[in-house]
Amino acid sequence: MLSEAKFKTVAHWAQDLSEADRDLARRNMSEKLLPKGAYLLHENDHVDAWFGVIDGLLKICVVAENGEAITLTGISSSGWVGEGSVIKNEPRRYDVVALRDTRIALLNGRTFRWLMDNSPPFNKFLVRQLNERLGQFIAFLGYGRLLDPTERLARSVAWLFNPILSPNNQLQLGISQEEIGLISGMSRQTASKALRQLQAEGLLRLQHGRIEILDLDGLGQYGSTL
DNA sequence: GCATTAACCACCG
DNA sequence: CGGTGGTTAATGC
Repeated sequence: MLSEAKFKTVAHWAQDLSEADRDLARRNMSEKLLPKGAYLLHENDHVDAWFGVIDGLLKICVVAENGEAITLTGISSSGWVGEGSVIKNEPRRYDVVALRDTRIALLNGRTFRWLMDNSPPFNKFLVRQLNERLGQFIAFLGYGRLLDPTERLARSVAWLFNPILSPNNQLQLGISQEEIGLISGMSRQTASKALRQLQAEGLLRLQHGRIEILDLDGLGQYGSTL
């Protein structure tokens, strides 16, 4: 069972559930501490659970045919990941790695599916979450490799702070510029240059190993072609 | 020309 | 000290 405080921090979706369902969810949640660099999941793992980030940062990545590791996106505090495999009872199709020490909440698959079968508010949340992620990947297809690196990075960073995928209101995150580069699909040097330009334009502020967002909408629309 | 990798080094915590 | 980030040189698209 997860403590009330951590549950409240991580499971924003539970606010809309009935008291009994919220209780059921909390009783069936456990906690796990991942040291920096540790894998929460490997591709093809069969783990029947859904994962929320209490604090810290995860990255989702896949290994391409040529062996290259491709980072797709990051999951920050209050973000949830892995519902697809729980719904379909399928093995995982990506790796999940902690970018720094990260505290995870786990909801077991049985409880997840029970909520799906019995709680309309939970379903409403799921549709919203899946729709938002679909929007993320459709947008990603649109960017392709066509946009300017600064524009691509601005959008990747904006997704990291998306208020639907990460409903906590935090606009600061401890993440290195190298990792921002990986998430944005570019080298550390190019990411650093893009970040400094966005900082100069007042959209964000850089600190050592940390980024603070000043204008989330501005980042999401940066370049304005989409 | 612009991005990438690799290397070097200075700075921060 | 280790991690982070600024810079540069060589190479590729």
